[in-house]
Amino acid sequence: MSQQFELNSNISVDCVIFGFDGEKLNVLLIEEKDIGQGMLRKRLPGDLILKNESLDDAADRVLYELASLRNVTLKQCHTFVNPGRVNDSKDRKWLELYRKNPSERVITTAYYALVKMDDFVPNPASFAGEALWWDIQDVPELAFDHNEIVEVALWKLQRHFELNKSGYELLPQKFTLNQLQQLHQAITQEELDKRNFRKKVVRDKLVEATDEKQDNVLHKPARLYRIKV
Amino acid sequence: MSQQFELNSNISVDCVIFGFDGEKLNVLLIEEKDIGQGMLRKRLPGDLILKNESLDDAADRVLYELASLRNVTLKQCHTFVNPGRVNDSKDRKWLELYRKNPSERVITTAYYALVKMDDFVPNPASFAGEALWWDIQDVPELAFDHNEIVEVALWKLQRHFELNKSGYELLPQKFTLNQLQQLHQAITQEELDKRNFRKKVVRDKLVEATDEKQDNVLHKPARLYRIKV
DNA sequence: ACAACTAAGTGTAAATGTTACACTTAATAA
DNA sequence: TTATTAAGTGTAACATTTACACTTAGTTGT
Repeated sequence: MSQQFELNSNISVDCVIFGFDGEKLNVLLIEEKDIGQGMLRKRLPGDLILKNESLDDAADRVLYELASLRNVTLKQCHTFVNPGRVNDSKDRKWLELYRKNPSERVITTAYYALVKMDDFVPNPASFAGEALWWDIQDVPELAFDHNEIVEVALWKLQRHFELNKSGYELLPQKFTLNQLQQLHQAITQEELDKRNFRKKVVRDKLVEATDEKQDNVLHKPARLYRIKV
Repeated sequence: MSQQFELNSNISVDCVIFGFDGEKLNVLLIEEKDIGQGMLRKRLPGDLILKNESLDDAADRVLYELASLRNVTLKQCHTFVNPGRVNDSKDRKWLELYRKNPSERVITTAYYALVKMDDFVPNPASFAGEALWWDIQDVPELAFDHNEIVEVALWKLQRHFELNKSGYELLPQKFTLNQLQQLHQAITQEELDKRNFRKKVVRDKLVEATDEKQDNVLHKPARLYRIKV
C-alpha cells in the first residue's frame, strides 16, 4: 500500500465510485484477502495520503492503486472526523495489521464519481482480494463508517445531478432515448413519463437524432441519438 | 488558543460566517494584535482541532474562542489540503509564532454559516486584536488561502440558498416584504422585480401579514409580515 | 403469410409558473 | 397644502409541467 513512500499519518481519502450499467446504479467495493480471522468485510477504496500530496491527487492515486481505475473525475464530498469512527473489533484488527499507529484517529475525506461501468473494469491490486461493483440498493455492511460515507455521497450525487444536466457521458456514444431516461431514473430514483421526458430533451436540445437504429432487438428498433455539442 | 489542551497537530477548521445586516452580506474576519512586524493581515477564525474532538465540535469551539459567537449552525463546506497553502512569508512568520510545528502541513476543513448580524456581535478573544464584519464585496487580502475559502463558501451558500427556501430567520420577527426581498437579493446577488417577488411569497404561503405597520418612516409605512409556520 | 408479441413512438389540453411592465396611495416634513 | 418618498397593486404573454392511450415496426413462431 505504497509503504515505500512516507505516509501522512492520520489523513486518508475514501473513494465512492458509482457505476452505471445502463440500468442500475452500482458502487465499487473492495475486499481484502482473507487474513485468517474472518475479517471479510467489504470497504471503499481508500488509504492514507502521502506527504506533499494534495487530497485530490491522493484520491486519484488510491483509486488507481486499489482498483486500477484511472482518469476518473472525482469530486470532493465530505470530511469525516468522528472520534468514534472505528468501534468495531474487526476494524481495529485490520488497522493493527495495516497501520503503523493503529490507535491514532484518522480523518478521512470522501470523494465520489459517477462512471460508465463498461469503461472502468476494476482490477484489484495484488494484495487485495476483490474489487467489484455492487448494486447500490443492496450494499452490505461495510467496514468502518463506510456505509455512512456511501449514503452521503449518494445524496450529494443526486443533488448535483438535479442541478446541472450532466451525465450524458455515461451512455454509449449513440444511445436510445430510453437509455437516457433510464440513466436519469437510476440516479434520481424517480419514475418519469416517457413522452414528457422526450419532449424535454428535445426542447432543451440536449441530444440529436442519428439516422441509425438499434439492432438485434425483438421488437421495433429504437432510433439512436447522440449528445449535442 | 487553548494550548492547555492537546492539539491534534495538523488538522484545523476555519469558519466563514456570513452576516446579513438587513441590506448586504458581510463576512466575519479577525485580525491579530500587531506583533511588531507589520503582520496585520486579516484571516478567518480558525484553529487546530483538539484530540478526541469532532470536526463539527471543533468549529463550534473555535468560533466561540476567537469571536465569542455561540449557537451558530455551521455547515461543512470543503476541505483544503494544498501542499502549497502557506507560501507567503507573513503567513510563515505567523505560524512560527503560534504553532509548535510551523513547517508541518495543515489540512483545514472550512465551515460556513449565515447569521443575522444583530444577533451575533462578535467579540474578539483577548489575544486577538479585532473581530469584525466585513462587506463581502470588499474583502481584503487575507492570510493563507483564506480568500479562496471565502469564495468557495459563498458559492456553496448561494447554491444551497437557491435549493431550499431557508433564510427567513435572518430577519426580525416581523418584517416588511421589502426586507425579505433584500435578503434574497443580498445572497443571490440578483435583482428581483417587486411585484413578482411578492406574488411568489404569497403564492407559496411563505409569510403571513400581521396587522402592524412600520413606524417612524418618512413615507407610507409598510405592512409587517411574519414567517408562516 | 400471418398472428402474436414487444417496446418504440407520438399529441394535446389543462394547470401552473415566470416575466415584463407603470400608476396610485399613505405617510412625513417643510 | 405641497413635495417627497417608498409602499402597494394587476394583467397579459409566454414557458413549463403534468396527465394520459393508441398506433407502429420490427421479431418469432406457426
